[in-house]
Amino acid sequence: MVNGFRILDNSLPELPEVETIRRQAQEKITGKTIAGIDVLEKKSFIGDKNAAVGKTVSRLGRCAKVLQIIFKDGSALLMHFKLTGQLLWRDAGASGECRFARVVIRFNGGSRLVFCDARKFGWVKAVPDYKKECAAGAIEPFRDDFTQENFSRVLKKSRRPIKIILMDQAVIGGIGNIYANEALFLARIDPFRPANTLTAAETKKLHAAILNVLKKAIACKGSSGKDEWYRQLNGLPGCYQEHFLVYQRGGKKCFGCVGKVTRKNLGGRGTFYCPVCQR
DNA sequence: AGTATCCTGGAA
DNA sequence: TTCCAGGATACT
Repeated sequence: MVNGFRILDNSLPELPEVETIRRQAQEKITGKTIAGIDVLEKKSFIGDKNAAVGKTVSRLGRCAKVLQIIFKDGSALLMHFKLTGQLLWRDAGASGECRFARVVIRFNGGSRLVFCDARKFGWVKAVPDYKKECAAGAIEPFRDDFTQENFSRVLKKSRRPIKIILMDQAVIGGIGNIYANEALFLARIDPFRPANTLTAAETKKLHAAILNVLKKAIACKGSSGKDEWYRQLNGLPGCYQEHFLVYQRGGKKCFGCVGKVTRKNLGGRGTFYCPVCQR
């Protein structure tokens, strides 16, 4: 235990973290040309790295938790950070990569992006068309399709626990364990409730809570818990962990009532909620 | 719908 | 030295 946190509760790059990296990387590499890609860990790179060499970066995109480095011809390098992935910037001449460097993307002039990943679950992937790589069918916060109507519709279709639905990337893109827990607390909804039992008022409240918590986390440049791996492009942590209401607060007092935050397992994931005020 | 799998740092 | 956590995927 460190300051009451179980060290093993990793927080992971979700929509706000990937969005932060996207914005920061876009500032650095728009207009730059790829000089070469060094694959230090074979498992971490999918596709033909040479396809990206010589290409010029048009912009950076994001689909759910996948970062897209998009070239002028529509081809792209995609990245998924999974549990322990990081993307770090190195100016020309800066020495040292990072402890778990797996892929180094070098740009003309000598600067580079270093993809680091202790657990090797994440990946960098070269694709011919970035548009084809974004999962079709899932709605996503901050996109036009994330309406209350669509949100309500997908919840009504399933009896699975609401938290499982929030984290199911085939249904809703970008939400992981941190923000599912936090949004459900803000909406005062029990994570174990079957999704199709939410009332219209609860659905509306949860829809707003999701957008609210994601917006605040982006403003904080993401969440970096005591134990965890997410870092901004410059290596610094985000600050949203300072605002966690239930996540990693098992055993502590609920901020909303006299109850205590409980930790239970749901779908193999640590689930934090207050059984007193989340119904 | 539930469970094994990948992988490894660090808590126990 | 052992064992756990976790996103996404592949199975059963």
